[in-house]
Amino acid sequence: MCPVEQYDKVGSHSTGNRRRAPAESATCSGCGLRRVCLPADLDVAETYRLDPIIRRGRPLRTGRALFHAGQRFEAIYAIRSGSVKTLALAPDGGTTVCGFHIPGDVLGLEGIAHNSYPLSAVALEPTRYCGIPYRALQGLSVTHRGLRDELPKILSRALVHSQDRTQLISAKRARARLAAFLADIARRRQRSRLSSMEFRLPMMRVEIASYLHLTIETVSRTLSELQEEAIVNVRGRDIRILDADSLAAAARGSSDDS
Amino acid sequence: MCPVEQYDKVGSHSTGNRRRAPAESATCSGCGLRRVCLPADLDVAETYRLDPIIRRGRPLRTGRALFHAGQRFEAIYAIRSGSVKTLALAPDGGTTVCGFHIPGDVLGLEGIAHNSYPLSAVALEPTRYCGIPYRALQGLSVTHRGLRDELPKILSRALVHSQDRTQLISAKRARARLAAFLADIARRRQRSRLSSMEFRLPMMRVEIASYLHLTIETVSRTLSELQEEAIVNVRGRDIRILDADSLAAAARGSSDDS
DNA sequence: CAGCTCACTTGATTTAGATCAAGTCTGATC
DNA sequence: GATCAGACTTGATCTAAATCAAGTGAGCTG
Repeated sequence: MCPVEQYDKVGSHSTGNRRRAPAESATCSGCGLRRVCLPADLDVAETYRLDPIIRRGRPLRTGRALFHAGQRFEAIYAIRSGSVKTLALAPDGGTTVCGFHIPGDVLGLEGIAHNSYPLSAVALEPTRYCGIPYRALQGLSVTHRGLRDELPKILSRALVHSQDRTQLISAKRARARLAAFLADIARRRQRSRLSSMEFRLPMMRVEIASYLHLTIETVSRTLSELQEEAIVNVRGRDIRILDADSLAAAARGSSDDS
Repeated sequence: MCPVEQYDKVGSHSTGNRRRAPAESATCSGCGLRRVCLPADLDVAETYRLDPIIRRGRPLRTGRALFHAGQRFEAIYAIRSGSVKTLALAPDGGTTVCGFHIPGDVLGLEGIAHNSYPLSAVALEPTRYCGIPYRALQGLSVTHRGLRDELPKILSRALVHSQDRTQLISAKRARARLAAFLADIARRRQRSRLSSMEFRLPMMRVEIASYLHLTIETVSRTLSELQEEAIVNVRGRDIRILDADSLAAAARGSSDDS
């Protein structure tokens, strides 16, 4: 049985339209996520050079950390299956969810700046990942042009994504924030070849609330509202997008739902 | 007359404590911002290599763009004096202020990802800058280890800063957001050797409001509130920090103002 | 220097979301 | 399959900030 499919399952009320996750592989060159992950723009020869330095850890269990805030920076990480949240320590001692990461995403890039991770990364479900030691990656960059150009690109992409997230949170209305959140998940799942119209959220309401800077009650109520409007079908963590256009419209903040 | 000092002046009610901006220079190696700008961690020899590729444009007039969203990406920019805001086009056609940038800051890094700038950068006051053509920078990276390692660091720092900004906006109370905003400006000005306890804001209230996702009225009222509590002195755009500890406490969201 | 514009401030009212308070449902364990 | 804990939902108030509505004041132009 394919472990990815397991994490990707939806409730019994759901029908059809399911897509299989790309096959995993012990090598980048054979990995289905190759085109969205670290080696996105590398040619075959360079992808082969990447393989030997990659460390594929055993699956991370739910709640376990890929790395902790403050820990010494040594590697960046790519998600192969499952999902991860990143957490920042709030000034009052609590934690805030800074991001959710799915297969193909690269994590830990913030560590490059100060040689330690400013965030913690915690698995939301059993999660497979690749560790890429940073020193070794720098080493390969000396001789390999493609790799040298790739790292700034990955970082720049992460920067754009971080700014997009700020825009997402900046949406005044809770409705627009939730809609944008769901649309973003769908888009990223599609990019990573996971089912995008129907999926199971790996995170709890309280984590969504933290991420969107809302309360858990508002998240719950707003999801119910989007369901009443027949834009999505919500049943616990199982989401089905019924009307992608209206969802996009809601994300833009327009109250119009044609 | 030193042009930097001109932009840095404060109203006539202010006294003492003023600091001179570091001297500008036609070269990185002679630039007072060397340690906070692109060549932060480079040694002298490598900084000399950087000099010939840098393009120092004529001062940008208020309201003029360093680059426009959508424009083809060719260079990253460093601010030498003055200040710049970055703008994103909101889905509804309006613009949102994404950031304020002061001397020593590096801009345009988001362009690396997709070969075009996703944001516009507009001068808030007469602003001097350095343009660093990206191709040329990549070229230098081939042979210069320090430069090769520097770009990912700069990008990672920008990523951390972007995430910090998200945290800043995430503060629920307007009071905490404004306090954090002022504290952040003071900190960055200090880093760039500009007066940090007393300064003139280069941006309008409406731009602060956009950046912090508040209304202009709330910004105005909250600044008045911080003034009533004798934490800062506000007179139009002139700011004097009277009690840095209370400001930091307010930024943390604590209502305690000891 | 008068008049004008536009940034900014201040006040009154409204409202979206937070908070407080019960619930219900689901999935794990025995 | 019964029990239980914790995730989730829903309802009733409360409140911080948005909105609506006048102001004031500083800087420019003629």
